[in-house]
Amino acid sequence: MNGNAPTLDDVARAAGVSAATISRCINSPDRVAESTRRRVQDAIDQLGYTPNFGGRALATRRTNIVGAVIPSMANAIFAEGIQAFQEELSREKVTLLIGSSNYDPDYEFEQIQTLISHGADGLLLVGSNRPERTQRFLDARRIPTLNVWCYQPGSDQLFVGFDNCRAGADIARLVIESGHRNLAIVSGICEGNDRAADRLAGMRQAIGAEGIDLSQVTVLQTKYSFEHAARAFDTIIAQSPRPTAILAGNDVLAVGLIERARSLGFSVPGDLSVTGFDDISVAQFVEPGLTTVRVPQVQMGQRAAEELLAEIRHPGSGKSVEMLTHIIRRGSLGPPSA
Amino acid sequence: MNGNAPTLDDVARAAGVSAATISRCINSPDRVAESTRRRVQDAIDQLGYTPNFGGRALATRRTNIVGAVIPSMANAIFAEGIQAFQEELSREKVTLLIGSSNYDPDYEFEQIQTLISHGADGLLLVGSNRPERTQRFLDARRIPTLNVWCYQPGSDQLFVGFDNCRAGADIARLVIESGHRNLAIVSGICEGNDRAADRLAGMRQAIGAEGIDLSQVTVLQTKYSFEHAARAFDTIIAQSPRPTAILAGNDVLAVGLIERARSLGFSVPGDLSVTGFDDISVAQFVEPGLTTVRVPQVQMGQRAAEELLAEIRHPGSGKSVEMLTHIIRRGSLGPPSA
DNA sequence: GCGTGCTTTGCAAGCGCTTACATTTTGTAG
DNA sequence: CTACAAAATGTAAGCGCTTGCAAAGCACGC
Repeated sequence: MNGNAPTLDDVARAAGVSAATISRCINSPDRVAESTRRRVQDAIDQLGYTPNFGGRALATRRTNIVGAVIPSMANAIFAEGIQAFQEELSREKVTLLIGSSNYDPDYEFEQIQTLISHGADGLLLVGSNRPERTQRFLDARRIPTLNVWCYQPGSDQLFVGFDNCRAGADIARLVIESGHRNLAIVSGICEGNDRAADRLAGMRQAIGAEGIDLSQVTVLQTKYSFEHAARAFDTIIAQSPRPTAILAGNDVLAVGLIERARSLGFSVPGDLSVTGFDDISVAQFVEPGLTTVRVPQVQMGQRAAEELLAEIRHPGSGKSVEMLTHIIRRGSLGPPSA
Repeated sequence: MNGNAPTLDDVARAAGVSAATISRCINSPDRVAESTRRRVQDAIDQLGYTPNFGGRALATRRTNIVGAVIPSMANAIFAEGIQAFQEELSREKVTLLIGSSNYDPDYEFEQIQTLISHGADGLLLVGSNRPERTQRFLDARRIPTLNVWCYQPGSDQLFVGFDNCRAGADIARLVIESGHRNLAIVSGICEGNDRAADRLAGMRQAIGAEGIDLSQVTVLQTKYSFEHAARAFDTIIAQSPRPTAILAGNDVLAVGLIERARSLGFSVPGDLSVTGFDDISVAQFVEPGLTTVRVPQVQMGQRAAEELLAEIRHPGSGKSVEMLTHIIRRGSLGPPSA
């Protein structure tokens, strides 16, 4: 804030009217006489006046801010969706405040509090399983909240997302149909991350249903980074029997696996198939292209903005939306090696 | 904002003290007796109280918000730096408001206005050459502003960045020293982007200084995406004589070039060397590893936070800082093919 | 001229918070 | 026990804005 910023009163004095009139000029111009309005506008331009946000927020009890807490900004997974979300909001003159939680529930709670205390009219959150404490806080405040990246039918919360479990099952089934029986899974860390947990659950479910002994399927949980994926690869490749396909819980991991495989001299998919999840942009440019689950990020971001705004303006009017994912087949998945 | 959010007065009533005491508990706990403080804290927890931002902003004439406008959220280039910036800020209880300009100066101006009208105490901007109009607005408002990703000694503005021109020259020189005389450059779009322009200028300068005929060096400007890079590659590879090395203006372009080269059957660096700029995380995981210029993003973000906060709290006390880049040599640069 | 029903404007009371100043409580030395 | 300083707390005046209500201005028809 700025010490010498002109205030409503300054403008009022300059225009020779009362502060109330200025306020009306700005917020409901048609309730002010044409001539006055022009005079006021001149004064505003003259002084370079901009309404003070705090004062306005205090008086109207609305901020036109919505907050979003995403797990991470450091990888590309959420970037596109958030970008779309923001574009949609700014069309409605609503500002987006972004926090990132680093996949830590405590930190998420902190970010939520910050956002709320900054007056966010509504909140976009990723995933849905939060600690009791967080949920209580949200409920108590009755802040319109919308969850993305997952979908729970029949919940009283608002979702714009998809069924991670089903999508996980879909891709696992595809891998098995390609002939693989000897699998490994490299998942994100499931604790506090329902998307990762659901994907994993879906994969295991499908694998079991196809008659493969789940106890023979190595599952590694690791952080979302190329480095961690590379390390996971090293663990898996040392096993015997060596898996013929690795299912990754997301594309960052999958790309990390592929790059590591290739730099160790393995051929993908010749020696080993790899699948991902999310379809981030690098997925189609890595060699070989990554077979993965396409998540309609942009659409999800846009739709989330619409529904969240609806819920803010008319509580109860926001609707949950289930998005559909589909599998993108690229070169990284092939038949198992003999 | 929310109708039923508890206020200071609610807490005061619940704790049986005055509102002023609650305020002190929050803002200067050591001025309140231990026993009272505990009672107050209980009441706060009980009611789930969070200070109202508007009221606080109004009373202190400070928002504890800083704004940042970055060119894009859609690629990883700014993610790490911004993440570090935010972490540093949140340590100081300052909130970050992020806008993205999509590399468009008009849109940048709009975002800046939004940020200011939301009360940002200070601004982080990328690069330094803005339209007259934007600069005038900033000057008039006397908003503390800090520019990152570039460095201009002797300017009266604040910079925490590095010399793109010199870094561009460094990497060009390295490529030439590796034996290449037949070069192409794939740059970002320079208009309105001083970083891209400086990098390009530095490269050209070094190339000229090494006695290579600049008119023989193809320069393509293109958007930052794998797709655009792939298209640029197609153009370049069709030329005769075919360049033995391509200098990319950033890593996204470089990775796009490499992937395209390989998927067309070219060997890197066997047939063709490629260099990047930025050292984003994928640079070390692509095959072959990307020779690139390491930009100390995290450090830059942290330092920017420090200096910007200093400038906000005590105008005039923020200092410009020049960061140093250095070249990371990986496999993508080799000697030219015979 | 005067009442009638408009439209246009001003008045003043907050919105929730901080903080200078006033007041009360507590602690300590004489 | 008193006197006095220091610590803890309360009082109240805004910060810049919106908005319900009241007052003023106006056009009109009688």
